[in-house]
Amino acid sequence: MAIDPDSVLKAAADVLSRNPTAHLDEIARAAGISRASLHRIFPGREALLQAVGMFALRRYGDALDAVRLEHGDTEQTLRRLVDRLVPDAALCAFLAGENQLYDDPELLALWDQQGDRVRAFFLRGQQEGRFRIELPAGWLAEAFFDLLAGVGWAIQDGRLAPRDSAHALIELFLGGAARRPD
Amino acid sequence: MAIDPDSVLKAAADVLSRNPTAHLDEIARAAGISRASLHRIFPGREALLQAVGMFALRRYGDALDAVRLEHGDTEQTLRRLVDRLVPDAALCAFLAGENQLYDDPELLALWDQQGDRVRAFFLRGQQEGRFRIELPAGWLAEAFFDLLAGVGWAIQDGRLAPRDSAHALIELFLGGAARRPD
Amino acid sequence: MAIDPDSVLKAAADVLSRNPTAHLDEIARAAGISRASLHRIFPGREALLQAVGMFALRRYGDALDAVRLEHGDTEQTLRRLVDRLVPDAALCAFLAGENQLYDDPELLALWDQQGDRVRAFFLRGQQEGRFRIELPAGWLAEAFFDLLAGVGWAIQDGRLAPRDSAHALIELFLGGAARRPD
Amino acid sequence: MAIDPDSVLKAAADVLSRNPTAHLDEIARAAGISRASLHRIFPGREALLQAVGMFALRRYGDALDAVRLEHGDTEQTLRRLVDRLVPDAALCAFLAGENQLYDDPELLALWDQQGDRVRAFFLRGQQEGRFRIELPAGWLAEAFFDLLAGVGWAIQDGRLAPRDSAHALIELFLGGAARRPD
DNA sequence: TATGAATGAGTCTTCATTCAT
DNA sequence: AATGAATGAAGACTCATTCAT
Repeated sequence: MAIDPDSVLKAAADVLSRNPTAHLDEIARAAGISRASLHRIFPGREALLQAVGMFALRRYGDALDAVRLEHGDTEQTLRRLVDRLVPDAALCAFLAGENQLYDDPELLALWDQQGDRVRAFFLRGQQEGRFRIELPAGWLAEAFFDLLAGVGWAIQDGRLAPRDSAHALIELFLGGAARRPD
Repeated sequence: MAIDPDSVLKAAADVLSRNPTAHLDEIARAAGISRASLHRIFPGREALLQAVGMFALRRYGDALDAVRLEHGDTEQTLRRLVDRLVPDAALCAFLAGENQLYDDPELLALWDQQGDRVRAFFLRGQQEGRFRIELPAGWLAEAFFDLLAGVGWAIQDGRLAPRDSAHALIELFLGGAARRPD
Repeated sequence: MAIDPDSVLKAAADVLSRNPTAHLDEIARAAGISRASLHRIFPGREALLQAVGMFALRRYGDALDAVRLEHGDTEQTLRRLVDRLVPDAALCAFLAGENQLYDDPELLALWDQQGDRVRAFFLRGQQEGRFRIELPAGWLAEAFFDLLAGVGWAIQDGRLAPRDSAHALIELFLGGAARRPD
Repeated sequence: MAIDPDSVLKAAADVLSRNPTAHLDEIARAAGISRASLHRIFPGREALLQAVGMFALRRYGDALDAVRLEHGDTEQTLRRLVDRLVPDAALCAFLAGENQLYDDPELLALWDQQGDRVRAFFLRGQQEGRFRIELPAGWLAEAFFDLLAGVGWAIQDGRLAPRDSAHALIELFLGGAARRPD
């Protein structure tokens, strides 16, 4: 029975987001295959990291597509996006933590592309009067991703219940921590 | 001339926050000393990581002390805290990225202690009616730290200007991204 | 369609004489079969090497038989032997290059046996006054084989035309490089 | 005390000429250093092979220089050359056996250069009436080297006494195996 | 029978670490 | 005290080998 590369990537992202220095041994075990097979599918550690990065970015992009980021009410879209992304928060944590991943030009290009989409989204929301214009759209995109990654780590470490995560995230991100004066 | 351990720690934190898997070689070079000297000061990689962690947590704790976290107006305190922490955001990025740092009991204890202080701070703010009570204080503390770490990474990568960071952070964290209906 | 073991052996000898460290992969490809099939025919690398060695030595022995080494005029016999062996020079190159082949007792025995026949041949030639007696017969046999192997390599590398090789070899070996004073 | 790279190269050539598939472990042990040190001096197996090749070719070239190949009586020069080269015959054996060494352009260039010198030498000898003109100078050079390599192997395997080697080689090469009719 | 797919075994390589100066 | 040089230890990698079809 053939090994499913995507399931290997998912396992790898899971392990690596927890511990970026994880041995290939551990990753292979998590994927339920041998180290040798891991090497056959992804020739070398670097290739594996790159593949996991591409996988994560693809999933991220898929989520942006799925919620039709470029259309519709921005706030509702953002809520749907969070619901969709939180289950993959570990992938975002991986993308956030593995900073030197972006030495790879292909990966960097895709990363920038998705980043641009999200920035454009927030910009549109600002123009439509849904998001505060005092905050740069780039920073909104950045912060949104930071919180997503943080949720990913918190879930993995058991500090946050997956169930509550999406709500907590969107509430804080949209409404802020300060209580509004009545 | 004797080597200053703190400058080594700072250099190490800088390198390691960018790349948690950085070799001792690179760290030693960043600190301007030889690998052998690095080894004499911190006997082993683990010891170095632990020392950097302690250093970062101490600085974090110092900031909490300096703004008198346990007293005074919580919102004003939070603003001062951000101003004080943003210059050290790289240290927070290090603390956030080096997840397996907390295998060390001593470090974990200190980490928990500072975390508790911040959670208690948010709880107090909630009780005083300054922070929203719908969001768990633990999540507020978590998210606050996530944003801080994200700012650290963004500054290091040149995606965010150090000058604007503190303002952007506090504005988003307190007020959220959504525009309040007039 | 059944695989012909001898064609595999020939391909293997060809590849291995060029590169004694060639992988089974390369050999299988040269033989036009899969690695797995190669393995079924020859159970293991060592077995393959042994088989190629036996094959080469058998061909060598066949040549000695064919020219009736033990009988007739030694010089004429040697000329016929060279004509007969040069087409198989690659096999000699293999036998010369794969030094550790002779760890196998069976192979070593056959190798010694053929070597003895050639040495005896030169000895006979010396006794009959055809070969110089100042040179040990063992050395003559050795040098003869060295030149044969050298020709094999030179042909494979395109440094020597197969057509001229036999003549050049026998002329040098019998007459030497020095011009005889008239 | 610093490791002498040349002594490592000599040990490596010795081991590798005997067994081209020798492990780095064995080579390091023969050189009296650790595998790690071997890797520090020559970064990787390929680099080591290349270095050994360059070393051997340099020694070969040094011998050509030392006997002033381009000047003086060719036969006497050849005799001196043999005396000089036989102690390094193992290096020649290495150069002859490691055929795929010449994938490296630098090595190939040096190899061709030394080959050209020897070919030119034989050509000169032919023009001066010392070597037979029926045999291509290129073949003389080739055969000369083959015998040298063969001597190297024979000595290593104990089939030939180092003491007698030079004499046997030069006598056969110059005079041939056939007894000259009185 | 023949092979693509998977893996065990063992080498290559690179660290972190130690030694000698 | 500080470092270049050397090495032990352990992970990365690549074979030869086996398995399932």
